[in-house]
Amino acid sequence: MGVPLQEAAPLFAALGDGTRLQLLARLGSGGPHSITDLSRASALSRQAITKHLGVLSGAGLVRSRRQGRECIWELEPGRLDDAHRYLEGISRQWDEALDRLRAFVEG
Amino acid sequence: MGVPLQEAAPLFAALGDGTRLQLLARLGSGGPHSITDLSRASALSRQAITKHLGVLSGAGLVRSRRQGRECIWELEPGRLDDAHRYLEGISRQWDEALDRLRAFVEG
DNA sequence: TTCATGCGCAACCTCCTGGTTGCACATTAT
DNA sequence: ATAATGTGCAACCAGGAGGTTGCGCATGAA
Repeated sequence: MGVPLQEAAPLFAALGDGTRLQLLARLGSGGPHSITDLSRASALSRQAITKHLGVLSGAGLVRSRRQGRECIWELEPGRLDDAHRYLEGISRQWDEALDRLRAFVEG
Repeated sequence: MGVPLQEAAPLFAALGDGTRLQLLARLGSGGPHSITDLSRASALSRQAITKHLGVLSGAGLVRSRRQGRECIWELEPGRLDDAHRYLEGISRQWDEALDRLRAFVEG
């Protein structure tokens, strides 16, 4: 099946922060950005943004490349599909459980 | 559109814990369970399970009803769809960004 | 060369999270 | 009536998360 628990938990944990979701949304809609660029739009310090990007990177949601003295970050879109699939897994289990219950009740 | 940031962050945060994902999986595949029932399968104390269920409930992922002296918990499946939709939102943004980039590069 | 910019590392602080234990209360079983 | 079971509430604790500041180092601009 799709994504095991040990992998899914830190993935969702990385998604479970407003600042990080904003970063993902920004990288998703606006394309790649440098750290300073991202922090200028965020009221937080550059270091805070760096830490958040580190968390997202650790979860495989984002990737960086060095370009001159800048560090450019962009989405790693495949990981979102993993989270996607995991949710589908639970939803499907739930639907099956409802079906079994219905079958049992209706005899 | 779908799910705003302020709502999605705590939702994913609730999903970002292995114990809670196990609880969801258990409730999804095995149907409703009482707290003691859930904690017997989990090596953690009953109170820990109670707290986790509280977090899941706060995120709208799960619901409880009192039945005699027991407290029965079950999935609230609609919320999973919310998380689902949010991920789709970011993925779609990303795909659109890629399309724009492709269009730009190919002139 | 000299200055400014972008970044990384490390220390530090505060608050929240995950976990425990102990006790009290309601409900069922004997 | 008494005992056992299932919960809830509160206090408490250790560790991690999110944030800041300060400093040093590379890289690009004047």
